[in-house]
Amino acid sequence: MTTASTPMQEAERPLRKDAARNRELILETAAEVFAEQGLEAGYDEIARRAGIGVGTVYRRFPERSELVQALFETRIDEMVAVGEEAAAIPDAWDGLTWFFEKSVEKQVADRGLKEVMVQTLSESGHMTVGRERIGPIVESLMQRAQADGALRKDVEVTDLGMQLMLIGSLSTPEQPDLWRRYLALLFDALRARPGITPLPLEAPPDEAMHMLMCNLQGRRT
Amino acid sequence: MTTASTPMQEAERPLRKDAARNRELILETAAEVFAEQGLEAGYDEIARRAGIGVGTVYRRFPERSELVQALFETRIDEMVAVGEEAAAIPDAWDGLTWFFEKSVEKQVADRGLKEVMVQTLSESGHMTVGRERIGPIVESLMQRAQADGALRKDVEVTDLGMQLMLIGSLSTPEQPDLWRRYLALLFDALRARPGITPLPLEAPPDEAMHMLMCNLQGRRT
DNA sequence: AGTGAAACGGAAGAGACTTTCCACTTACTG
DNA sequence: CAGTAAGTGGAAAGTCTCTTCCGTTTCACT
Repeated sequence: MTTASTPMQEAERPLRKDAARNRELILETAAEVFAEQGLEAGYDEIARRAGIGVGTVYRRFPERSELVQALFETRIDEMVAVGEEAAAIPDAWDGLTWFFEKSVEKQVADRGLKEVMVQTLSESGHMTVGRERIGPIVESLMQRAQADGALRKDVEVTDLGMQLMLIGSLSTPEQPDLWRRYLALLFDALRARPGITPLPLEAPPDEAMHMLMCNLQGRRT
Repeated sequence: MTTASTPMQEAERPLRKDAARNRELILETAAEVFAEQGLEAGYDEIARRAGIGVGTVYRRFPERSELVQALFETRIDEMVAVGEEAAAIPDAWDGLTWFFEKSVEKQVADRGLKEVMVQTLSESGHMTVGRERIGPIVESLMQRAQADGALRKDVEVTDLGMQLMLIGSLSTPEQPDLWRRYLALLFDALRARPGITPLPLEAPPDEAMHMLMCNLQGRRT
């Protein structure tokens, strides 16, 4: 099985119609199954529900991480759109906080999305796309708010990246909006104000993000 | 295999010498293996390294969660001791923040501890011991700081419990102390000050804790 | 010291996920 | 349209973790 479905290979040689159709079907079905059962759901269930052979699923996405990555990429466009809307909000602090709220809302509403993002961001080789497309947007939102004197100057993109991922975990079926409480707490912390003590240490480099996500999941790296 | 090793059964009928010795050996070895490989490390490796039969490991701890719980209980005493030291610090805010720092220090220094705690706190039936023994200590530390006017009045024990678990994830091998940055950010948020906007929503009840931990791990509940 | 029960080791068996395989089907190209 | 290559389904095989089992050993009690 060497026909891993990667964007590069697709650029080189397009899939046959039936193969492309099956790939799409796998992704749609996986999104559904993962949302119900989590990312550890078996390929058997995806195959059965999609009405194709399990060998086909494995052939198209030999590693689970590849399937997750492909799903991740379908989600990036959504996040980028949220970022662009946030940038259009006149007040910089409101734009930044709105971006945070909308991002977490999407995570919480779509359990599949949440896990896909966490899993993808822990694979060091896979987070490049996310970082290149979403990183600049967050950077821009932050700089705008810092220039306005609303956001403390000692926080950076990577500082906020982690918080964004963590906050989405802070809700339960009984209190689906609980994360808003902790987001408000985070906003209190991020708000610039006179006499604030600068944060210790440097913000982590971009490349540290995947290590942090591994820690979050308690995985070995 | 019905001889699960639980504290209740041990109170009823003590283990034979050899069995008790093996149980201790399993726990010591598991702590070591888990710290190296994570909680998903195989029983085979624990058995091999301990020099006993894999059937014995499974017999003593039929479910992995039981092994994790037993390890958790060896750790509670340490956390309680930290809490008691914190309570002895004259300044209430210093005592509370010191407790946080020491707790996270222990988590970060012992990878096994971190995962054991996260795993245990996600099993709803297993967190009773932790909550009963550590909850009152944190409660006391918080009330002292709130009475002093140092800690904002709208946060509760469960609010801080989650944060405590999350912060330990925020470090990498390259930046082992990175969590201190985010702890400082959290302290800024927790610090009482005039004109602060109260946090929205109610703090989660005790029982929500395990749901939150499941979310953190991206697991189905 | 004798006895019965607890506990043992580790191989065989069971279960579940992943990989391989091959006759057959579909699509593409000249 | 024919030939060839891509792609298929799903069973068989492989792999790994967990469970069962039984002859043997160890322990505790009388």
